Amino acid sequence: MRTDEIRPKNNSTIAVEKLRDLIFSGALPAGSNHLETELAKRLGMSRTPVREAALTLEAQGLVAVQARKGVKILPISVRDMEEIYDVLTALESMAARQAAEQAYGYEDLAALAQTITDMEAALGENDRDHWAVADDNFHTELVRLGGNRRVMSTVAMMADQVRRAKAVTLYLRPLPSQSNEDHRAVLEAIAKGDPARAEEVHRMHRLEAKDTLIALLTQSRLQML
Amino acid sequence: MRTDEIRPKNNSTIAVEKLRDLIFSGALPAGSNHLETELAKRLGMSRTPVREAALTLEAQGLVAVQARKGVKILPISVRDMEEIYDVLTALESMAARQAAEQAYGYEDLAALAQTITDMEAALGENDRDHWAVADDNFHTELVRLGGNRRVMSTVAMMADQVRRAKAVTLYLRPLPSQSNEDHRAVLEAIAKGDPARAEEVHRMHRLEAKDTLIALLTQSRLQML
DNA sequence: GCATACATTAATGTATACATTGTCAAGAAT
DNA sequence: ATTCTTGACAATGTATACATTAATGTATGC
Repeated sequence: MRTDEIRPKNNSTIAVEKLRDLIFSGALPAGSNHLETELAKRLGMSRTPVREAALTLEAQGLVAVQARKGVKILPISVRDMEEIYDVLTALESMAARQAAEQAYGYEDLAALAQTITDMEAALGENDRDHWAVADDNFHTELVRLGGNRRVMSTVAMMADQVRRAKAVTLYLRPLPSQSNEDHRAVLEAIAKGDPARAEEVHRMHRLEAKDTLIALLTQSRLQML
Repeated sequence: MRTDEIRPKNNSTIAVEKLRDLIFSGALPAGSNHLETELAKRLGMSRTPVREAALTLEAQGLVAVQARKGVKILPISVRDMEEIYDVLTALESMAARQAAEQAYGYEDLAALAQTITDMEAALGENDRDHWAVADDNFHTELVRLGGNRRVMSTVAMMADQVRRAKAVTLYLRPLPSQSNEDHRAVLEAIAKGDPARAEEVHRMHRLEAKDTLIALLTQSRLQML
């Protein structure tokens, strides 16, 4: 759960951010263990805020803290990926439906439209990294339009958990050119106020994405570390 | 996220349990603030494990920790209830579908059937408390049969958040006699391996439950503290 | 009399010392 | 040689002392 509210910048929250960066950058590889003392030295603070940050990240499903074994960066298995994609499918589809129910105007949908434009631009330049960022923004903005804060935080948590895996697979698969038609279709359904279509199109989009990714992972026998 | 794994019984986890009990029993009323020092004295331990427990509970959406204002027991608004019920509807319906896809035998479904029997028994004796427990067990067992651990933990979190509100409304509404037919229908659909029907019946069941509860809350103008 | 500035205080945030406990290794006995 | 036991060590878990900071109250000046 994202606790990105008006929390002050104490060392504990700074530790959360820094540890997240270290995890996503691969500096702390999945499956590895790290003692609290080491992490504290690395972050330039005492054990207390580091320990608190570790507990927060544990609640978010990114690490596990084990006595005398340190903080373990949780690996992600294919089974985990399936679980996460199923949750994302269910929640995002509902968000798409509820977004379409709210009679948003073009003003409100500008941000969502922008992410699609960004994806198309990135596709044109064969820029996978920017495409991934824009795709992430699309999903984030979609659930924001859905208006359910708990869906937002849950989706954000799950997206975090697969972020590292996506970085690995991003360059394995063909460029997702089909994807953009789906995105536009979802946007249009929301703009036209067609909840059933918005939900269904997005659900299909998600199911395809899941199948593609799972197939890729199973074929390449990647141990998602 | 339920961290009910093999975690050792350290004071930190004990503090989580005790604080949860205090919250659910109403000893710590919703909306109230409590200083870390007071809570520590109350639980018979130092501030450190109490503070860690507060952070865990914050990640679970039960409290908010604010500098110099202590640990705030989060109140639940009608809007919150709607959000939570929508998430539960989406995730539990998917769980019902996936449970039906797994060709469970009668052995596997015995626990689920038992919760329905319990609910019927409680209804017969007009025992709302036992009915509520059995109903809780039904939903827990359903998502367990779905097989997605992330759905399990997310549903458990959301169920926790509405637990206090349910205690309030339990004696306001009429006895849910209709409910049991729905439960049996879901069980049968899973036993027969009919995913579409399992999902749809449960979704309808959830939507009705939501409408009933929201209507009740709005009418009685309950400030869900 | 009101406003502003400063001081006091009380609570969180942090560091560190200490207690507890599991792990690992070394040695002895079978 | 292998296994069991024992002990030292090292890392977490906990308590507490200390630093920081925001809020409140008081005093002073305008």
